[in-house]
Amino acid sequence: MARNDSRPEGARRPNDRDSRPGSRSKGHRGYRDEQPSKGRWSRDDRERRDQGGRTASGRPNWTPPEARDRDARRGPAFRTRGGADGGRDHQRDDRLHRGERPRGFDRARDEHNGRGRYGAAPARGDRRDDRPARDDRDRRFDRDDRSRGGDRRFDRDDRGPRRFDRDDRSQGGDRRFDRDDRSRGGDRRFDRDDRGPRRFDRDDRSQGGDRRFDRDDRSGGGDRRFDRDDRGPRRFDRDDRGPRRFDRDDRSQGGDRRLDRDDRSRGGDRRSDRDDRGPRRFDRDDRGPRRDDRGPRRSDREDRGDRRFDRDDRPRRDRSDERPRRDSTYYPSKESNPFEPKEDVVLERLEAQATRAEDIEGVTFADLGLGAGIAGALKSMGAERPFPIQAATIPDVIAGRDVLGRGRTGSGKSIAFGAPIVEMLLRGRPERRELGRAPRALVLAPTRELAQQLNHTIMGLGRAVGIFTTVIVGGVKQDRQVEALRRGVDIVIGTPGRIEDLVEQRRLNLGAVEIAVVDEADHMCELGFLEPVQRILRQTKPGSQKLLFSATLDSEVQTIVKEFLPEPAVHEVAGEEQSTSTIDHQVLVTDRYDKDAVLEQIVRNPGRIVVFTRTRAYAERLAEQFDDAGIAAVSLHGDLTQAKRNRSLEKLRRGKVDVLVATDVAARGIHIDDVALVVQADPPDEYKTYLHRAGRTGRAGNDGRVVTVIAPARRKRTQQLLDRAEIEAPMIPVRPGDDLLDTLSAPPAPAPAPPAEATEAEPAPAGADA
DNA sequence: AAAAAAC
Repeated sequence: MARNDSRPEGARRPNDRDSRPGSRSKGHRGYRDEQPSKGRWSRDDRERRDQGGRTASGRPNWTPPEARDRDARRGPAFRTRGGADGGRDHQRDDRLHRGERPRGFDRARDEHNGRGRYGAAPARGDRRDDRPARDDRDRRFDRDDRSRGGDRRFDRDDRGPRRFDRDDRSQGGDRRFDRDDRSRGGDRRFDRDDRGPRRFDRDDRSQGGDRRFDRDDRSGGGDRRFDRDDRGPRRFDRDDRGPRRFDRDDRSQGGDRRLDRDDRSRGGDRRSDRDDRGPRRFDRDDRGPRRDDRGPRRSDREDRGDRRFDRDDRPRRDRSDERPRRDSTYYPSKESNPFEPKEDVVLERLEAQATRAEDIEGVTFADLGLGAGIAGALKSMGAERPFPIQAATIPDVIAGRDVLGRGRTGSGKSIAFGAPIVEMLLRGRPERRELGRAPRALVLAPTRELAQQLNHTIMGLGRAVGIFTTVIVGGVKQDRQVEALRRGVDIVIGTPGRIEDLVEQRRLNLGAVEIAVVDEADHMCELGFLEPVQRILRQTKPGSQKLLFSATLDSEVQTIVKEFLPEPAVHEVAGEEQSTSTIDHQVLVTDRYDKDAVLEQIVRNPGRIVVFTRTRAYAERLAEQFDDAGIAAVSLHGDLTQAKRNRSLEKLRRGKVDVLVATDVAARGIHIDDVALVVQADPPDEYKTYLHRAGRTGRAGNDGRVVTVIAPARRKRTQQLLDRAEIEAPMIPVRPGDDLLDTLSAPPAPAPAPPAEATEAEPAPAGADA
């Protein structure tokens, strides 16, 4: 439908809605009893708002929405009909934004349109004539049903009322009941705890004390340090890797995968051996046999073959029984039990070359191969010296290698790939920048906000040297994006949906992409994302360089690696384990009926606070509750318009509010300065999600705290989750009014250092934040 | 059952 956006503006002035034939009766679908936005925004305003309301200089170029909101908030216009609370909800400015869609709208639409029909979608303006009869009928139906005018554009304007329906939903008392109902579901979840398979599996996996035991073991290893020191100078020296093969052979004789992992965690020495070995291997198990299969190999490449992601032939770690693999299934499997949640499994960790902070002492960006222009831009962004992950990956990226990079949250991954791709484009830049040139680099991100943030970072680097970027995401009109592409950009940064859309429309050509980055790569390889990502990567230039980054990079990315990264370098940073984290974790156990009161007390703490919920509705409800209680709060989730999403984030970043209540849309990658406290109103299902949510605080070595509020029934499950994440957090019973809840945003001055354990160098868990 | 991702 975005195609229609290219129509003359006059045809769709939103205010024309008034004159459109539509029902005026209450209760009718087309009914609106108030027109809050009408006239409030000129078309220009609206467009600017779509851009986040900023000029190229990053300064707001229109009246900040919060100013308008403040006024509008009091106006009767913001009251909707019905609702047990008499419209009180709509004191919150975000309630009534035109264009917000009811939940399920997307899904219904997708089903109707059949996302799989993608390729068949009429690409260019001739849709009406060329459509097959059935589509024609569908469209007519749409029209009749929704906007007699036949102008699809009106359909969209029509969305407003539907959105109000949604508000109705959320405002009424019954709504509340609904929600309570839902939160009561916690019990149900708990029941699930007892599901046989999972339990077994978990017990099996962690064997209870085994891990712990290993850890103790580990802490005894002073030799580790010794080893590492020994290793230092070799850091950039890949040729050194050969000899280390011995260690590996040694290890592989053990053949015990499971132990391998624990092994790893046990021995610092082992670890360092591996560090030298080079980035390449994912799978040690089939190393032996594979080598034979492989036939003749360059000897210095001996370890290369190990770079396999195959886990299938591994008898032990193979989890394919436990978690069905649906690599090639487009739609979520319906035949497998839909109620069976994906199991939270600790996947194989990828072998990586670890870089230590000591290794890079004195190293500058220039040393890593970046030109003066980029180094200067980095400096002006506050990055004087490379962080370890940057020092680790930048040389390999510039060397043209495929790279997998794992660096914990807030460790500087964006620059770790952003800076070298700008450098690469600069080096291979043709004499002239042609109008409409196809982009030569692509960055994929899982959320629009993250894509925008990455664009901001990379644009800052590129601008210094004449490399241009653009962000390609959904939720906003495509005009501007298309225009940018038409003018020609060097780097495209975006989310899969819109990118595919524009490719389909032939407005984006990925054929010239020489470097493609997948940020949050493990997440991007999950069910709904994998296939689009694959399709997109397949369109890049054959043999193009691929970079995968994530704080929790694990073998979930194996499918992508197999197809696109034949000989990747794998990098991580040594010493990035939970015990060296600057984040303090607590679990607060409270009666489920006290939860909201406890949460409200928590968010009264000073400083920026990000609250995570499992559902959009709960995020919305909590934000509303906080706001009603006099704590300025905004929400961020997929039920909001993109404009609203941007605004919420911007409000937090600019300090207009201190509390953001978000779904996991904000869990990964989003950077907000100085988040004092992360609150998990619902515990996450996956340990990786825990790590990413937690990573919104404690960035770049700052202190941070995470509190997870759970009902007593969730204790066990939560403990298991923490175990997988290798996080130690006390479980503290709390009730509303407890003093403890008032002092959460100030972590104890001396970093919470449990004497013995905190000093143990705990290797990162598989795929964990290290 | 949820979240994200195109119009």
